[in-house]
Amino acid sequence: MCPAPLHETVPATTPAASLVFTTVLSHGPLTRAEVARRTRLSPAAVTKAVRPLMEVGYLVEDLDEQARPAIGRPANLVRVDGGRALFIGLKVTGDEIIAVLTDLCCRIRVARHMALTGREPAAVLPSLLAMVQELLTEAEGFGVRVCGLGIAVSGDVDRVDGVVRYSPFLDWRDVPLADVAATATGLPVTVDNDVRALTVAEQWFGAGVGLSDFALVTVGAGIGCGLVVGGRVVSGAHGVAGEIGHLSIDPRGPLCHCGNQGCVEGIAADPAILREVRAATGKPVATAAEALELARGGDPLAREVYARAGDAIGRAIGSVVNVLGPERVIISGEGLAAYDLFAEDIRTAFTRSAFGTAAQCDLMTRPLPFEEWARGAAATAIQSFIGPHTPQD
Amino acid sequence: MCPAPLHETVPATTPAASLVFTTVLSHGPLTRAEVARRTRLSPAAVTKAVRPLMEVGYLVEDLDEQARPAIGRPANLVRVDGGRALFIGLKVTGDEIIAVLTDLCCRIRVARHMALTGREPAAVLPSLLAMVQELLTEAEGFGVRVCGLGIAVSGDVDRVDGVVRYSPFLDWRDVPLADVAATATGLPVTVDNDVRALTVAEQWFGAGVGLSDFALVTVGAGIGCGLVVGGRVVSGAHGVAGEIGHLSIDPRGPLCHCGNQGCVEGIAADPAILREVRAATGKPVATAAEALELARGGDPLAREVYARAGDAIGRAIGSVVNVLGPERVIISGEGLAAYDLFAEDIRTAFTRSAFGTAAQCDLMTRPLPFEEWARGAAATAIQSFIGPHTPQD
DNA sequence: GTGGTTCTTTTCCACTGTCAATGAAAAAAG
DNA sequence: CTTTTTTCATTGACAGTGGAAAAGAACCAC
Repeated sequence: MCPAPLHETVPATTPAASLVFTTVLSHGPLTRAEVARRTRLSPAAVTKAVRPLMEVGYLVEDLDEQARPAIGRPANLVRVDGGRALFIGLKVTGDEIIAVLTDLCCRIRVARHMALTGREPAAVLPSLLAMVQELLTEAEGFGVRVCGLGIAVSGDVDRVDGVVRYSPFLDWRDVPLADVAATATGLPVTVDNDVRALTVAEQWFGAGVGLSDFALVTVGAGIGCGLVVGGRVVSGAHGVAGEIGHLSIDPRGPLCHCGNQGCVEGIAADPAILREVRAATGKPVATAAEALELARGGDPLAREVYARAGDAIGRAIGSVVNVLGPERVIISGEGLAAYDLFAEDIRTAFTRSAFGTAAQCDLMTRPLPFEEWARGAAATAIQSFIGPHTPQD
Repeated sequence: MCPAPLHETVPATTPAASLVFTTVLSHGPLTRAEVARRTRLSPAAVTKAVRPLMEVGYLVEDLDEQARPAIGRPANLVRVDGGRALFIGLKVTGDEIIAVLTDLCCRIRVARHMALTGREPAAVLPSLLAMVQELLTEAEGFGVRVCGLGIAVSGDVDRVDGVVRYSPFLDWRDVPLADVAATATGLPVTVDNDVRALTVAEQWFGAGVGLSDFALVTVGAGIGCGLVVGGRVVSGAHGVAGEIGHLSIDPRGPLCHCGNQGCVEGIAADPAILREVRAATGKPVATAAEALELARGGDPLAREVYARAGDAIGRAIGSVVNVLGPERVIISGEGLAAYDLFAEDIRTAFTRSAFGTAAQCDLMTRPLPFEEWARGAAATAIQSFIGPHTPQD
């Protein structure tokens, strides 16, 4: 087993190489001919792109297994050798830091959690860097170099400069996270909004593979949405997009802290559900889990609250679908724990509000544990490692 | 003066040439150096791209005027010579066909209207082709070749195949409009959704110039929306996007023909306003103009209807802005005739519903006569004439 | 004038991806 | 059992593209 080279070369320097690598990464083992068809490159170009990638070990040929067409010469399968590069992904929440060490295929090798004592940068940054050090040490055991670090933070994040512009949840303003982490660790660092990071992971490795237009809706403490339009993750003109938590779906709905009435988040996010369950039942429900238990137990008033939440989510999804016409909407987040309570309401509201062709949109759920968010951060690091040439539409 | 060549060469065959041409077209006279900076091409590449375009006459140098930097050599301005190619744009409505003959700069040279007797393809297509013939004859007077034909139709349009999948307004299904028009006229034909076509025109020549993310909201008989995300017009996975007319903004609102309640179109489109004004005032108002007159006259009940419409539009815009975070929203359409009646309500509702950074979005109006829609169709033709390499973000 | 600055062009040149031809490996056909 | 057909993969020649560097052009300031 050869040791990792001191300076990892970036796998893909040319557009074609980047495109080929991305395609193989997302669509599993592929024959060169298949890659050529998918990328619309010539077979010759694929051969030439694959060779250097195989020489550095990022791509390998599956010698034992072959793809046999009905007739004609059998094809050799090419796949990414995940073990040849490692990445670290971090997700910062208000309570803890979740960190994962992944390989080049974005498979999680190690996962760590660390509780936070404070939310201010002075409290979080040292923990964050300690976490990275811990995983770097862990990585030594694999004998493979860590090639990138991705950090996911909720809020308004400038991913180009790697600056957290404003995170309401953490109460951070203009924290140059990428610079801090890069100088402390020496790694290439990407910083992105957490939902966008998760969206990238889904686009490349999850339920968004092969789709040019889809949305990822996260339900939990807040309600968020990541968007992929024309094969590209949407960031908006000012770095913020997918704020469906504050879509107002009822002009006479409850007042939201944002000042508007009837926001989805004010009806269907965990705190709102808790508040409403308490108000409806009069019972001293303290946590989302307790509210859930009450509703599962059959309390009709509590169930009604969940039904309203489902209706709100379904209507919000309907709005996104009417505006963008995506091929699929993936529903995820901790709120999915209560999915059985409002699945029907979501679907009903969605079907009612989706207009015309938009109703062809595929609605699916995908329970993603918190580690997946950190994996999303790693995915952004992998993305910048590979290069920008993603397959378009 | 040299006559137009028999076979117009496509101006831009290489990516760089296409990019340079598009940049000069959108951003008016520019120096080569400025083009290089904007496109991030090398100055050498710009020179090489410009030369052949000047040889065929699509680009010219403004010899009389020069751009003088504070110090250093004065720069020569390059601009598009609109007169060297003509395009035809058609917009098909339920009542009439609007046709324009434009030059390469998409300036309207001739405009024509033709009333329609029926809406079915058998009635519309002959009129449409006659219209094209008329403009082709007209074009002969300019001594310049017509290089493309763009057709804009409302509804679900597959612009790649040039097929009208389903137009509710015309009650067309799967009409292969591009093929029909191409074989009849011998011109390269583009067919697109009307709002998207208008959006292209705004992106290249209107209020969207230089913006990577903006929305165009049209208010009138229906309520539509064209979207540009990351510099590209959004089409959605199934060819339909921007259906904000059926965003449901009030679960207890009036029933819409789509089956849902509280759709924007069921509150703020012309027919809805007419219906509501009649219902509120009890007066036999027959047309949108009459309703407008009544409200302008000071009828408080009628004004209230317009205020509600403005609120609905503002909320819909707020939804789009929260989802996509555009830099600007352009409001247009015949409905703008009543703008003074609901301008304030639109802005209030928008400001209330736009969350966080999204509120930085610039809200503006732009009265665009019906010819502009036909001009949009011409813009799609120009776009396909130039080639696909548009400046991205 | 001379030097500095900016615009523009020219002359290489590295590089990319396509083309067309070739070889390889299997199934189908005779 | 050979030949043909089909598909996959590779090779080498090649045409185009766009970049780097240098030179030229045109102007200002001194």
